[in-house]
Amino acid sequence: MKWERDGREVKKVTGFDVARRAGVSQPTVSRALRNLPGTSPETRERVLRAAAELSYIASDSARSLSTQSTRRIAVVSEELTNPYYPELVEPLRRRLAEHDLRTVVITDSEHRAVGIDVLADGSYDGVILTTCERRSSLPRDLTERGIPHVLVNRVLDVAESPSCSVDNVGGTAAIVELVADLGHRTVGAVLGPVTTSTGRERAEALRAGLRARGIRLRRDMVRRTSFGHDPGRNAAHDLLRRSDRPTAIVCGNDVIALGVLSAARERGISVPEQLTVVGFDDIPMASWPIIDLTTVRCDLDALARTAVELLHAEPARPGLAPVERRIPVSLVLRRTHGPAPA
Amino acid sequence: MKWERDGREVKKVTGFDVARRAGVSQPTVSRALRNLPGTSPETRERVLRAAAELSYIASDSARSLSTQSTRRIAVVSEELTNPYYPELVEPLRRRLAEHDLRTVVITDSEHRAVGIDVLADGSYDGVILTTCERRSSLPRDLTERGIPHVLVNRVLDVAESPSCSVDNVGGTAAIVELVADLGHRTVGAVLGPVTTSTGRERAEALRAGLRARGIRLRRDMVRRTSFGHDPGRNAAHDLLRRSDRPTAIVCGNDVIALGVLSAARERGISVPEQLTVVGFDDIPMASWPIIDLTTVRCDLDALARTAVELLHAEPARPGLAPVERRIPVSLVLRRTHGPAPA
DNA sequence: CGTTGACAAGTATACGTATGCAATCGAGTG
DNA sequence: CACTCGATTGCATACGTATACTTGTCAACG
Repeated sequence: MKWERDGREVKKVTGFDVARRAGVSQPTVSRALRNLPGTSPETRERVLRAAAELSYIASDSARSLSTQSTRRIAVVSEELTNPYYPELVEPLRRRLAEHDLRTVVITDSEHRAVGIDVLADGSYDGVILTTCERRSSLPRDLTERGIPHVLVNRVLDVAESPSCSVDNVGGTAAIVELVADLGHRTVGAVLGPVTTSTGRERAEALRAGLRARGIRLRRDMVRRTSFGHDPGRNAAHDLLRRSDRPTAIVCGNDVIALGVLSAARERGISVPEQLTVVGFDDIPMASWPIIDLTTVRCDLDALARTAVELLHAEPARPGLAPVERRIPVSLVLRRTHGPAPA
Repeated sequence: MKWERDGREVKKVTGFDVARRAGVSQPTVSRALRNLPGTSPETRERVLRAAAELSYIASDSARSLSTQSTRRIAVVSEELTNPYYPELVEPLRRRLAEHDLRTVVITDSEHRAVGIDVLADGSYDGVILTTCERRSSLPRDLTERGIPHVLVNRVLDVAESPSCSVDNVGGTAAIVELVADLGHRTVGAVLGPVTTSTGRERAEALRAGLRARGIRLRRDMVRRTSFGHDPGRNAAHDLLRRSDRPTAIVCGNDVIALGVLSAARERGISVPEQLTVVGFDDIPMASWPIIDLTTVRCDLDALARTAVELLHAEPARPGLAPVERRIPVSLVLRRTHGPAPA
């Protein structure tokens, strides 16, 4: 897949070409272009001009090979079509850029399995995992290879790597309080996958919270699905079909909640009069007037800042528990919640 | 940012380490691991075992430097938070994977300007541009450097590089027909930025189409905004505030349309009874029952397939017009359109 | 038994940049 | 004037993989 131009193949301009043109040596070019000391102003000037004339761009492979560092961080997100993740990528990119690190997004929604071989071939100085499952071996592999990494928004069953995630327990507690205070007694839930810490933590906090308020969360009122609109919608139909249908449905995240709203709409169940729906994440969409979803917000910029901070911190030591930060959340009251119907 | 383990820095395993362990030379390791001819089955076996025992992963920088190729394609998308783009990335990734090419997403929503230096430092064998503006110099720069690339979903003012995009003219024509047939005579529009080909093509096709049907598109009934919910919403408020407000609003894309729907909701204007709204792109959200947006669909997989095809095709020759493919579209009738109110 | 050839595996080197070290030059100093 | 020191620049080499070329081995064949 080499392209040609004017019939001849375009040859890459190297530091030697620049050196020849400027009448200096290649190392001098290297030093001049990076403003290292030990180059006279005139020489630097000549080099800069030659480099500009030749449109020289230093080979990243060669530099990486030589310096053993790439100044590049991989952000792994296997669910890029879930609006939450692009929203998370941007602040991460901004924060990384502040440290002069380039961001590269790696995704694979198909097999949901970006391999260690892709991440540990020396292409990246660090890895940020945003969609890691509870028992993923990726963090351990990265640790063994000495590659700096952080889990964002997810944690492992056996904490092994630094992580920062949202306060799922606190957020869910706020939801429970809201739902209980509104008088709901028949509560349903469409929660995220058991394989994810987000799905699991929110589920457990919900069960525990409701129990503490004397509300039973019946097993058959709970559905677990993947984090998507259609799965949420299907699950909600299951719950809303029944005669003793719930008056409130707590959702694993906002996208699921949107699916629940869709199901309610299809069944002619009005929200919030007949059904309360609460999400989690506060994706931008949730605040749109056509949606106006009551949900839990987390400051993604704080999450990103912490993640980048941890990436630079000391790595996990065998034996020592790794750093595990939690970002606080807050309930956002909009218009999908209301008092339980009589 | 080098991590340590057990107090000692982790040293990278190289092909020489594997060679020593297997009792062969480094080139033999290289050949064995890639199944090249010229290695006996027993030797290959020994090498594979040694490599596995050491968890060897070949350095990508070194390989790239040596082979002058990376098997990696950069997908540049400067508006990843616009749901259309993640949706486009996935089929691209899948198609590229079929050619044994790895996909890397480059984004920069902040300055909307991924530079040539990032793309032409030898890190990528090719570039797919999805958010290129009409006068961007990136395509020309890439051409001059002999880097294979394709514009997807966008074209340049002066076609310079291969591109494939959706049939904006045909799609808009279908919208015009629908709106006209429904009897709308006071038509408004919230269109995309003039700096994008999508924004411009759809705008021109709309003007021309309406004129052909004898419908005037008044200048003060048209707003141009960036492709986002809030801009769309603000613009729609402008249009809907007036006493002679439009009975139909044609939108630059779906996200803008959602903003228009939000504005209508806020003003208590019911859709589709009092207002018809039509989008463009058919993002997944558009088909959700809570939205149910009438819009124009494009087969993203076809778009992606064509893009990857063009990436492998002959590059643009100076003087010759580059390939410019169009993917057909189809109108999707949902529930945001209706007859013009009396 | 010598020759030839196929195959396996090692040797040498290219790829392009960064950097430790040596060399050169000029100025300042005793 | 010899000497020192600092500044500037070149030289040599490392980084890790791929590959052209060479060497060595063994079997087939005349």
